[in-house]
Amino acid sequence: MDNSYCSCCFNNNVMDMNNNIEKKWQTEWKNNHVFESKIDNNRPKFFVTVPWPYTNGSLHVGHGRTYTLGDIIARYKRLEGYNVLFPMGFHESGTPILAFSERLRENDPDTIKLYRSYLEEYEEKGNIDRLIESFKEPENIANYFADKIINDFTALGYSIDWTRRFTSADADYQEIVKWQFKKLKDLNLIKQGNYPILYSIKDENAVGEDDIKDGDVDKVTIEEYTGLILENDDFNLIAASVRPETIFGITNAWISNSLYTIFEYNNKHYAVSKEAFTKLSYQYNIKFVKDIKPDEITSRKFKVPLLNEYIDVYIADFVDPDNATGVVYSVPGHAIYDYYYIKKLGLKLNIKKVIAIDNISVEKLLERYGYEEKSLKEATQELYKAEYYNGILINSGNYSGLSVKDARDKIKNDLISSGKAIIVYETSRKAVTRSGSKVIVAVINGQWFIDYSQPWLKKKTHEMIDEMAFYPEFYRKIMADAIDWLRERPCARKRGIGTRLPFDNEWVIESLSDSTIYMVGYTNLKYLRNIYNELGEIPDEILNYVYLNGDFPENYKKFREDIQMARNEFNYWYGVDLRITAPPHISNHLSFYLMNHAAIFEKDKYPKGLIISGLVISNGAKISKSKGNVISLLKIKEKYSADIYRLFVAVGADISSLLDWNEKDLSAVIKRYESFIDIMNNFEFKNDDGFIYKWFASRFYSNLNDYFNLMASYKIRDAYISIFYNVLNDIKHLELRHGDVNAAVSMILKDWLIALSPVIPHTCEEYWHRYIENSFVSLKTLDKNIANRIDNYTIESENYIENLINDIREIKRAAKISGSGALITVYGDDQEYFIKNYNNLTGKFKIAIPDYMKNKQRIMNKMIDEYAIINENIDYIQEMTSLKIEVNRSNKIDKKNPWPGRPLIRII
RNA sequence: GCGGAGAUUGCCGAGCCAGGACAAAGGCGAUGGAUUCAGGGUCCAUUUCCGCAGGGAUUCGGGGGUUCAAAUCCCCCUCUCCGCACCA
Repeated sequence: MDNSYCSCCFNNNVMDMNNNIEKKWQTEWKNNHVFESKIDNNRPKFFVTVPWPYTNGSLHVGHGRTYTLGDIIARYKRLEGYNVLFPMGFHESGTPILAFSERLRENDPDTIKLYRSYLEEYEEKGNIDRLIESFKEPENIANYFADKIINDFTALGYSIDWTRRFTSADADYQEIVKWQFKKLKDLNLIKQGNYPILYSIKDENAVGEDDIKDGDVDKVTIEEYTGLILENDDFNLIAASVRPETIFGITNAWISNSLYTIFEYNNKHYAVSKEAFTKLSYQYNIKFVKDIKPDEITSRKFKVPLLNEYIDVYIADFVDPDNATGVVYSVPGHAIYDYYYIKKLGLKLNIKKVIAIDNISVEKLLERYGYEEKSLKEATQELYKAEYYNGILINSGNYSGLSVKDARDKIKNDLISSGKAIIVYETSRKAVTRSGSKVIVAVINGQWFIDYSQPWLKKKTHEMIDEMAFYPEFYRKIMADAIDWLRERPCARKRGIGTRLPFDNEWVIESLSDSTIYMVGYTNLKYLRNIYNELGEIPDEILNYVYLNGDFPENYKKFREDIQMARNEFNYWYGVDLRITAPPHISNHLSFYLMNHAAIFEKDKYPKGLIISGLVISNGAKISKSKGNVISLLKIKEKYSADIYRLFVAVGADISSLLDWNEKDLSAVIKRYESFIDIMNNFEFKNDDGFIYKWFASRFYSNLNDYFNLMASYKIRDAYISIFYNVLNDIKHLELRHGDVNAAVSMILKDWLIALSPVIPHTCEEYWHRYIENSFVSLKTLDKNIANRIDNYTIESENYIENLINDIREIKRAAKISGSGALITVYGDDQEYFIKNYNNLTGKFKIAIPDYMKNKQRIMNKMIDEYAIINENIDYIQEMTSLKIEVNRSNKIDKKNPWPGRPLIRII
């Protein structure tokens, strides 16, 4: 708590300076068009994308991580000499913006509060009401926040080429989406069918997880029941079950003591509970006939299909009329409830066994759990599970001998195809929307799907995945599994912002499906736009030519220049070399992204790499409004500056792991950054040489080498620990050695600023201009050929000195003595001879073998001139140990010897 | 249930894929010291235990195995986290 004090001090000084500096360079970059990418055939290209943000509100720390990683990588790739394209656009498709706008129109207090909180960060108090009023028009929300996000991204120093910006609501972009869907249809990947969804009768709308009360903590899913038709000449009864394989064990049926409804379906009459009728009317085209009392059912007998026997119906209070059809059939041989109630009601029924399984049965379970109502549920679960995994059907006609698993699907399908059963959908639990209206399952007729189940498409996508790069690697398998798991996916809905299906105007393409290949637009939409503006469409012939190397569209040759540019830009930049996203996208966006590319494009346009970064939490908790730990990007850059945020994102956690945004870790990063600023502000060019400068330069290039190697696999954190933290530590060490910091930094400043610039670009740009030259460090490249600048002999020598000092200290501590001096004996000719001729030693040398073996682990294999090195650094050793140091060379081999890297030390 | 990730020394968190110099990086915290210093700054040292000579003992969720050698490889167990669809 108290150290908030110190970050305040920091805020006042460095922070203000930083904000000015940052704005200055952002303006310079923009005015000089530094990050606007152009085709350059002399350089390899690198196309990096992050998902376009959804514009229904402002972004927070969590969102910022992915974008910041994208920018760091874009900048690093420039530094490596690539021609980089790092674009951005905005997502406006789908229902949320529409829904928020609607709620504002209804003056919903929560929504008003939410938007007020967004706006308070950006606007003067006086403007807020006016803006909220304007948000009643959905596009005003989208436009407002798109602008704010551009500002935020600019303020964080992102090197985005904004000239290529577009949104998913732009009419010209939507021409590409339409073209894409026509392609998918040509490939037979578009289908139509019935589809169950969660639905609110009162709202007359589909409901998502977010709309359901406690939907995030207790998920609601759609359950599929088999509605078995029990026949009677007056009317049929529909009994719902999740275990159709037990049909041969039916002895009776149960209903509740409540109202039932008779309806007409395909000219026949059926009865279900009154509640069930309402729900079924959203699943089937049925007509109300009349309500009846339960005794109209219990007074009749009904015939069970397949079994071909007539059964009685009884009233039981465990039957819930508001679950499925409100009618259940009874299999006392294999259902705990049924058995219990038959005994309880004293019914004389012939209990049949139709599943063979060892060591478990209804009777045994009831004995174990006790004949009590409260334990029935638990016993049921145990029984169902055991029978499902281990049961074999018996006494079940043609189905005898099948496993329960197999029989379930087979009997269900046979019943449905012969008209003896229908599918009945029900929610997995009773659920209501946030506004309190009941959630049921409705079946949408004529729903459009993309069929991702096609084997040829899965195969192609798997081949793509095999070729791609994944960071971290383990996501390759997760991605492949997600592809296998994908089936038909609804791709359109009746409302929301987006593109209309080109072959069915009633439907709007669903928001994730319209954004699977949108990155193509970054390469060339600005040229296609010219065509759209004139024609009001972008004809397929043009897009086929541009994206699929089709024939030149002679009909449109007056647009030859734009068409040619669009095609060149696409062929030069596409495919996406690296896409950076987060884990929640794997089973949806990323799967569609890969599969749509596999379906439509040639291999050389496939995605080439994927980074999946970890989540961001804030102060140890998931970021959410309710926890009050949402920190907007705007606030971050105001409070900490862009470079500090970027540095924290880079070094705060490994790319794949959880990043916790918290004051403590942050202040550690700030401390290091401040010491860098300190060095830089006090810098002036100086010349000096000597051992420690040689060491420092070697260490720097060794760190730089590590940086290159680590960045090659996007280990950004480790790379910056090398080039930032390690170098700062070396500078501290150099000070301890009484080296001149400025002289040392003079040797490496240019390369250091370039290497740091991807993470702290503003800071680097500032010092680059101040000390180096008037050009943009953001566009400089670094030479990787630095092996000759690393002098390992010097590095090892310094290590040797440090080890020596540590040994002397340890001896002093362990021996609890404090002499005034130390005599150091380093290895001599005899020891050197010993090591070189270890395999055929003779005479006097044999005496040293035990000593050599004992110390072997710490003997350096490379020999350095220890005598000279100690003498060269003797002042430092004396200072660090507070001992007067004397050195000599060993002149004989003995029982106890100094060895390379392991001198003898005697405190005197 | 299915699939995935993980459990490391006070805390956070590297290392594990390619076994050996690992008592195990780094940060935070703690302790001692330095700094013409009055204790929120900076620097140095220590931070599993034992040790009057640079050493030894015991550790990396639990158990077993492979190996000259295991935090690292194999098997079993326990526990934690994440995803499972129409929602951007």
